[in-house]
Amino acid sequence: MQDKPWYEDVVIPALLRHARTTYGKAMRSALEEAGYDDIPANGLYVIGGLALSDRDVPLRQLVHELGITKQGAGQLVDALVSRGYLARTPDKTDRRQLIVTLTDRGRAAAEVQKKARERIDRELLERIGEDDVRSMRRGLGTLIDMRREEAESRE
Amino acid sequence: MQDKPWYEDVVIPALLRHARTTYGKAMRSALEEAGYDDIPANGLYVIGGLALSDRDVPLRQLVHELGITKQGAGQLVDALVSRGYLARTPDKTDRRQLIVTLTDRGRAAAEVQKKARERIDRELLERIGEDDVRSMRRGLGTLIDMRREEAESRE
DNA sequence: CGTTGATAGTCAACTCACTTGACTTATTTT
DNA sequence: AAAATAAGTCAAGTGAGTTGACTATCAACG
Repeated sequence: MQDKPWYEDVVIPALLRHARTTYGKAMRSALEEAGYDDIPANGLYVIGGLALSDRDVPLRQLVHELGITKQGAGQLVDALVSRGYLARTPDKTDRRQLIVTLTDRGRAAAEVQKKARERIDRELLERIGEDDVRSMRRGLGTLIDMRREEAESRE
Repeated sequence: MQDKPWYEDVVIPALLRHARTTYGKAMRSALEEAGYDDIPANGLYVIGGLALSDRDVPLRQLVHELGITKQGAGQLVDALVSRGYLARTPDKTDRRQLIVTLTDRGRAAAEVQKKARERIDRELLERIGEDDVRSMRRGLGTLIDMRREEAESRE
């Protein structure tokens, strides 16, 4: 009677928490080794997201994506600007908006971060295979959809 | 040509982050409705974990599970004790240790939290089916295993 | 046994990352 | 043109962790 894997008995939110930490730790230590050791926690999402989307975004979008207040997002951007990862440039067409852009340093850091992330992705793929990765994505995506719907139904 | 689901293009750590928020929001709002509105963030893990394991644990174990310092864990327990969710009792056999126990209030809150969690689990199961849930667990468990191994190899 | 070292936890001060509240400037609506 | 809305800032406060220094208890070994 083979015993079932340990994670069958662990509650899903705890699994999510610790799984995320695997990525976090890997990205952070890769960045530190490359000399980018002053990126605040959510900065990873800002830099990574900016590099990925390849378009420069206004602050309000970060607010939405991170689920924090605009003041919080502003301070986060402040920190990343003063450390040389981001730049702010005013939007021509709507002068209220400030567009957030990656600097060269920001792009370099994003690249290091991306490599680290992809290394984890690759190892996961090797271990559990394409189908299970797809299933995992599906599960996670579904959970996220559920919250969107709950939020809508509460309006 | 059917378009692929949105989450195929989203980076896994971001999926993990937002998926966890679904559970977090659901548990927190259920607890608030039931009058337990003063539980600090990580308190959910302490109370839930304590209720689940059904054994009373020393502080050092919380330290390990939460991945925080013992001082941090101490403060968290302080907060939960002063709000009536936990009690500390000295261990007879090792008088250095303080055992952390759920109070009645703590157990009641854990029950509410558990119901909320299981509601999400159930809806997820309905939507994606047993196999995909299993695959998701496997993926998450594997990610967590990977970090354990990396940590060991760095010693 | 008694000293030496490790383990469990505490106290105090600090930091970081956010929050709330009040405001300014620009844009849209009527 | 006035009112309402939206993007962002400034300032002060808070929550949740950190580091550093300490006490109390236990284990191990000559």
